[in-house]
Amino acid sequence: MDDRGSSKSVDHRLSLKEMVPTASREEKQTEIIKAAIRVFSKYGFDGAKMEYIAKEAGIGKGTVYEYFESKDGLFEEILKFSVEKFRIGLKESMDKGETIEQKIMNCSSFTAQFMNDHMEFVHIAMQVKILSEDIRVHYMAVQSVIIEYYKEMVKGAKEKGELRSDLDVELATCCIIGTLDQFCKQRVFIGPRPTGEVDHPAIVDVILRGLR
Amino acid sequence: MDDRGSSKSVDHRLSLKEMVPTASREEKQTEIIKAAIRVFSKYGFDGAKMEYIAKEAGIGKGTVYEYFESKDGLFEEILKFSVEKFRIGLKESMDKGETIEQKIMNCSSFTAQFMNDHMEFVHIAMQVKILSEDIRVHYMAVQSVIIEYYKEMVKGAKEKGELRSDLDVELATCCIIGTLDQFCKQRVFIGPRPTGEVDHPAIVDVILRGLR
DNA sequence: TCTTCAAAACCGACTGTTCGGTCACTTCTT
DNA sequence: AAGAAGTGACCGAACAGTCGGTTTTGAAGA
Repeated sequence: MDDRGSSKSVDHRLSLKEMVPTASREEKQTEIIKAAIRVFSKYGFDGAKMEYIAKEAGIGKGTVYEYFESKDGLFEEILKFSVEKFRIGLKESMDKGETIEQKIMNCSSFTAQFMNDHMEFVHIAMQVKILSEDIRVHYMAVQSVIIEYYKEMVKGAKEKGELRSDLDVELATCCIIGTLDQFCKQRVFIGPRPTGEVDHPAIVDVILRGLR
Repeated sequence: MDDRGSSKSVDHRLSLKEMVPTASREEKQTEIIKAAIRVFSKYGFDGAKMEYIAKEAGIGKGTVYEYFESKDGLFEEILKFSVEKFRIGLKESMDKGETIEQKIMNCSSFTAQFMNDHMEFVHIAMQVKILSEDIRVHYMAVQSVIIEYYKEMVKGAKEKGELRSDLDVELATCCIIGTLDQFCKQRVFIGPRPTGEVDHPAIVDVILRGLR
């Protein structure tokens, strides 16, 4: 594999093979996580062999176990990693906007982008039965938090008079999340497309004005 | 595979058990399917051992193989079974209503009931990666058909003037399906409840009037 | 700068276990 | 009695996780 014939006199730290600047432990862990996300997404939880994950990360199988307890542990780590990334990104999207239109539009963009990148994994993650009680609780808690964000957003908009006062907050939340998710699903279903094409204002319009 | 070369005195063609799907045979098959749905729902595809399925159906493991080719085959059969049940039920729900309100409301009721009964299995079925190309194509085709039903419904309502004429049919469909699904998800998330509690008219109202 | 060397990182062949699927045998049905 | 239906012990492929051996690293000493 590596035919480093001229091993003499070369400063090893800068030489060929070491293209990556001596990955720190944390960097490597992240590297494995990213590789594992790709493999889990492609093969599903049970179909993803540790061997594949190792190969995808460009390391040996044993090495994966230097960084993660077990396959379950790795998966749980990834789940936390992804869910947290989504939560933070979504929160930012909401906070960035001024009006409710802007807020929902930002959510729409962010969700579309995230789903585009992680759809398969999201699907797999939804199979919560396979996970330990612990991680399931954590996962559901974050889900709750996200729903709560939306509820807060809707409540705020109601108070500002941007939304009608008789609106059921829970249902409104379902409508927003559901519409955004479903839109992403139908797009992924056809096959991922560049996010630029999406007409987010139109989506927001349907949500706000309704169908009638 | 077939050792018909022996040409013994017995006429095999009349003694093959697969030839006649007797009533009891079909009943038993359905029985196994129902048991398998419960087991798949509880353990996920890979977690569901054939042994469990057999036990759940009250038969021996070998007997399952009298009725189904393989685990994959059984799963595919179930998927077809369930998806078809959903498609037909949804179509009926739509056709039963007169106005668009009624139609959407029927869809809402039906979807809620179905999800309540089959949620876990639906989740598992969404992990389409694990399936053969064949069955995945079939599954996606039916999904498309369902989306098409909704589109037709929306188009019809637009023509009748029940929905605004500038409405994007695709987006409207996303909004309806997404909202209904999300609502079910959030309910399942909390834990299944009797379907009676659901305020379907309120859901329809949010979809039609929008949030503003 | 070069050498040394112990610890850390890495590796993949191996092990033990877990099921999907089979088949020789038993039980039921006609 | 004959054959159909049913059974579960058994087989082997697949794979998570281990472990003994190898390579890399970097600090200390020359």
